Amino acid sequence: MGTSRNSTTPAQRLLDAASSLFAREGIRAVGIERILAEADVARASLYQNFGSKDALVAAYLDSQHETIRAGHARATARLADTVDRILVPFDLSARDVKRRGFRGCLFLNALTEFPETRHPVRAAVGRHRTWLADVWRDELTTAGAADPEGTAAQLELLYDGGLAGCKSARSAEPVLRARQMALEVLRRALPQPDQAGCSRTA
Amino acid sequence: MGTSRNSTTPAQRLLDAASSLFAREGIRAVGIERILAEADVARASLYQNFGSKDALVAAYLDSQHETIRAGHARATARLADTVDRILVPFDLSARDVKRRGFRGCLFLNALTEFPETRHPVRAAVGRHRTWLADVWRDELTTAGAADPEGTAAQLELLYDGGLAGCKSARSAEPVLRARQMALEVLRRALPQPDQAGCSRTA
DNA sequence: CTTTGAATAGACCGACCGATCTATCCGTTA
DNA sequence: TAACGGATAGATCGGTCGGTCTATTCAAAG
Repeated sequence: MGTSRNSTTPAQRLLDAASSLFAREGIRAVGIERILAEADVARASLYQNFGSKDALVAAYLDSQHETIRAGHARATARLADTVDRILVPFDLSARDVKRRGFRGCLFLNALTEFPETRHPVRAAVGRHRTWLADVWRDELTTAGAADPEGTAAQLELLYDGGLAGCKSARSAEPVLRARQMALEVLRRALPQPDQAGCSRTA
Repeated sequence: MGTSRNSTTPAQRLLDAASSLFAREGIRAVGIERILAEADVARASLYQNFGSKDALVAAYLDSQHETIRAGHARATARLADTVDRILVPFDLSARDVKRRGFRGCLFLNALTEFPETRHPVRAAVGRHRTWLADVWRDELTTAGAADPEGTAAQLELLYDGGLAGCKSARSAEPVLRARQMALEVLRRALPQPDQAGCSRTA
C-alpha cells in the first residue's frame, strides 16, 4: 500500500497521494496523517515542501488543472472540426464519470468544502474555470460564432449541470445529455456550413 | 446572539440553528458546540432529540426540502400557464442566489461533504431531487409534452448548471441564463398554442 | 403532592486535527 | 573529507471533534 518510495520526490508523492485521497473522499475528510501514510513520506517533508494543508490543497487543485489541461490539449490536437473540438471536455468528462466513485467536479467540490472568499482554493478554482471558459470562447470566436462569450457561458452551464447530475445520479447519462444539448446550442451559434434551410425566428 | 429560548422547542431551535450554520459555512465545518450555542440548547438535548450529528444533518436536509416544497407550492398556486409554473424553481432560486453568501445547492453540497453511499444524507438528497424531477415531469405530462421524462431531465440539468455557476461566479447571471435556456427547451418540447411556423427538422 | 420525563449545565471521554520540534540519517557538492 | 540540505522517524503541542455521563431543575400529568 502507498506510493512507491523510489524514483519520485516526496513532494510528488505527496501530491499524488493527496490527489487520490482528496478526489475519492473529500478534502476535509482526509487528515494529514492519511496522506503521509499513503505517500510514505515524513511529516516534516509535507511542511517543508508545502507549508500547510491549505497550501497542499491549492497545489492539488493546480496539479489537477494541469493534468486536465494537458489531456485536453492532447485530445484536441488531432481534431479539426470546431464542434468536435468544443465537445472534448464533455467527452473527457464522460470517460471520468464512468469510473466508479465519481464524485462530481473536483473544483466545485473544493469550493463547497472551503467557502471562505479569500481562501487559496477559490483562486485555484477560478484559474481552472477561467481557462475552460477561455478555451470555449476562443474556439467560438475563431469559428465565427455570433456571440462567443454568451455561447461559452451556455456551454459552461451545460457542463456544470452534466457533472452535477452524474454526481447525484451515479450515472453517466447527465453528462451525455449535456453533450447533446451542447451540440444543439452549437448548431444555432455557429454559422451553418451551407445546408439550405427555413429561416429561423429568434 | 442565538435563537430565542422562549416559545420554541429545543428541537426546532436546533434545526433552525443548524440550518443557518450549515447553509452558511458547510456541514463538516460546523461543530456541535457552535450549533448548541447558536440554538441556546443543552448538549444532551441534541442527542435526546436527534441521536447524532448525522441524524441532525439528515433532519436539516429534510426540513429544507419541506421549506422549498412549500415555497414552490405557494408560488405555483397563483400561476395558470404551464411554462410559468415550470420556471418557478428557476425564479425562486434566482431570488436565493442574490442573497450574499450564496453557496450553491444545499443538497449537492451535502453530497459533496458526505460521499459515502449509504449515508443518510444521500437518501435525503435523493428525496429532494426526485421530488423536483417529478414536479417537472408531471407538469410536462399534463401539458402534453412529447417526452416528459427527457425534457424534465433537461430542466434538471439546466437547473443544476445554473446553481453551480452562481456558486462559483458569485453572481445571479448563470441561473438567469439557465432560465432562458429552459424557456428555449420548453418552446420545443411543448405543443405550440397555434402560431403558424415553418416545419422544424429534428 | 408526587411522579415523570424532558431540558438544563457542564465535566469528561477517546480520538483526531493541523502543526511544531528534536534528532538522526544520507547523498551531494565543495 | 567535511559541510550542508533535504528526508527521515517520532514525540509532542494545543485545540476541537462527536459523544457520553452525572446531577439538577422544572413543568405538566397523575
